[in-house]
Amino acid sequence: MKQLMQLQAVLITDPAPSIIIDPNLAAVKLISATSSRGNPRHAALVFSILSEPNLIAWNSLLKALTDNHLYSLALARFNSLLVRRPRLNPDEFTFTSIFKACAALVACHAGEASHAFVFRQGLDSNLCLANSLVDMYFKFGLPKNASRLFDEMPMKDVVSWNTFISGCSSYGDVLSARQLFDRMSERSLVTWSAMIAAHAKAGDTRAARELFDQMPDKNVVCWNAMISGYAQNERFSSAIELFRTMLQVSSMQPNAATLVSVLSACAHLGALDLGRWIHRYIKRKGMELSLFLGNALADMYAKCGCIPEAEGVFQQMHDKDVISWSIIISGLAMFGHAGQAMSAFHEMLQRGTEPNDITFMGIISACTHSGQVDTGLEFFRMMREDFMIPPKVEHYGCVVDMLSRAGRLEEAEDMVASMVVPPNVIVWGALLGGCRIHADIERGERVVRRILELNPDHSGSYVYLATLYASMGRLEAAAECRLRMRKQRVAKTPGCSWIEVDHAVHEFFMGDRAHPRSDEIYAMISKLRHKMRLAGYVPNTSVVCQSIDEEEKEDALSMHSEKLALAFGILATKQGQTIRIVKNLRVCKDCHDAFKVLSKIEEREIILRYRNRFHQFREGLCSCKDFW
DNA sequence: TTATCTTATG
Repeated sequence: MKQLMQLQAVLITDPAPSIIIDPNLAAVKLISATSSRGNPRHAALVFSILSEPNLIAWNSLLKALTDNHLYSLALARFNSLLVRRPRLNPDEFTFTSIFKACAALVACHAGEASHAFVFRQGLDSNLCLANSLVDMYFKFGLPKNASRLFDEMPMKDVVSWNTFISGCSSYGDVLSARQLFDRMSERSLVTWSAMIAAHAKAGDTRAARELFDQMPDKNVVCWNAMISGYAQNERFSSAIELFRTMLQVSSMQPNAATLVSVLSACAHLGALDLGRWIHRYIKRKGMELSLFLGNALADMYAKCGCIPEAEGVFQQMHDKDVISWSIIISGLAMFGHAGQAMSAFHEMLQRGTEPNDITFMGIISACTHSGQVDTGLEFFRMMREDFMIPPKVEHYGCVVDMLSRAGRLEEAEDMVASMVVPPNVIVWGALLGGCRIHADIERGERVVRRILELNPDHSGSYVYLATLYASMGRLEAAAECRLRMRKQRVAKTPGCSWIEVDHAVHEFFMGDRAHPRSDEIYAMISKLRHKMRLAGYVPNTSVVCQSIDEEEKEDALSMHSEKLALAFGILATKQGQTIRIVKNLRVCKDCHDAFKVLSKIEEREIILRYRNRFHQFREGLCSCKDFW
């Protein structure tokens, strides 16, 4: 009775209900209408009311389920069609949905069985079905089978070419994709987008951009392919720049996929102003906070150090997955809010979301950043034994880092020795970092040898070792280490900082004079240094490794990229405004101390992020409580 | 009917 009433309710919204007499026909119309409104459960309900569904009704049900990503349900229903209605012979429409579902689930057995069925019935001459089959075999990870089917097709259309291009690209074979692309006489927008994405996926943004600029027409997907191509290849400023062109020059409307890529670029660069602008745009356009968009927005806020805003977005999302929770947990972890990260973790478990390896990465790093070593070890045990998640080398890196910082170097070294996966440079580096903090030179040298065995070009370990020697006052050893580094032409990753002012991202390298306001910036640095000295601050010069006199050391320190960014921030923003800086490398002790003092002298809140760690400086103190 | 673009850790 209830079901009939619901059916009736939907019937009333139909524009011409009186014409429909055949229940199957009525059901088909209803199923496709409810499905396109994103309500597949309702479509299934309508179907269940039919006493004798015909093949068309079955097909529209299967299509409704696959269009709404309910692939396993679709396959289950298909099975019941075969078992319960042997007289209804599935046709090309049925298999279009089934191949799509099999491709999405990588259900190889079901896919191959269906392929055999289609072959016996002679349905494989149907162009659409053949195209779907090629796509399915690519998604199964069987490019040879896909290529063979493709070659054997008697007829091909532009969709066949497009399928082949994107299939090759997903398999990393750009060459074959490009050869086909160059031979094609007729190209659709999809062809161009697929080829741009193929180049971008292979890391060749230049080739991708060349095609993008050559295109006769562009739709939103082409723009997305190019913008996400930049974002995925860490060309974040280029992604943002192209997004601006999209809005201002071409007046193309971005969609959710565009905004997800741009938000990811904002998150990496700490471009909070643009991120906030996108949030307002989403609200103004009344866009739904889907999983993708909500996650990207929450992540942007978390990575820009705005935890309350990230949590606000998280609360508004009606669908939350393990990624959403992981974003919040690692966001809290980056600020060292271990207690809150743990309550979020427990709430996640209570709501029935299963944590994955990345979630555990977040919760363990929360323990690392707050120095809760034993709790961290307990989470590490829980991950392996209670959730059966095999630890990755990253987890070991995190745990070894935690033990080493706390001075439990013996345990840390034992942990490295007991690893099931071979330790990498990051794991050894974590141990080395601990040796430096706790001045364990003997162990440090042993670790450095292991690192250089593993990777003789590893610049980081030379830098670490040099710093280790320097902090012990062994300046000759440090200098020798530097020399060896130079001899072997080991390039040190240049320190780089970003700051966003008035919607533009400014980039600074160590000792950089490229910025148009460079003179003012250096003048500001001397002014700040003077003020700091008046406040009784003594620079910490032990971190500078070269054997140079104290005055020069002080100059080298004052030119660290984060100090340049800070000086520019003080120059270019209003008094009292929060300054946000993102850095690619770890901050040195001197910059950390200087930022504390400057937050008090200049009465500014300063938020500094490097990699996955935040420092919030306020009134002479840092949120990390000097534990880092 | 089929094909192109999107998020989280190190």
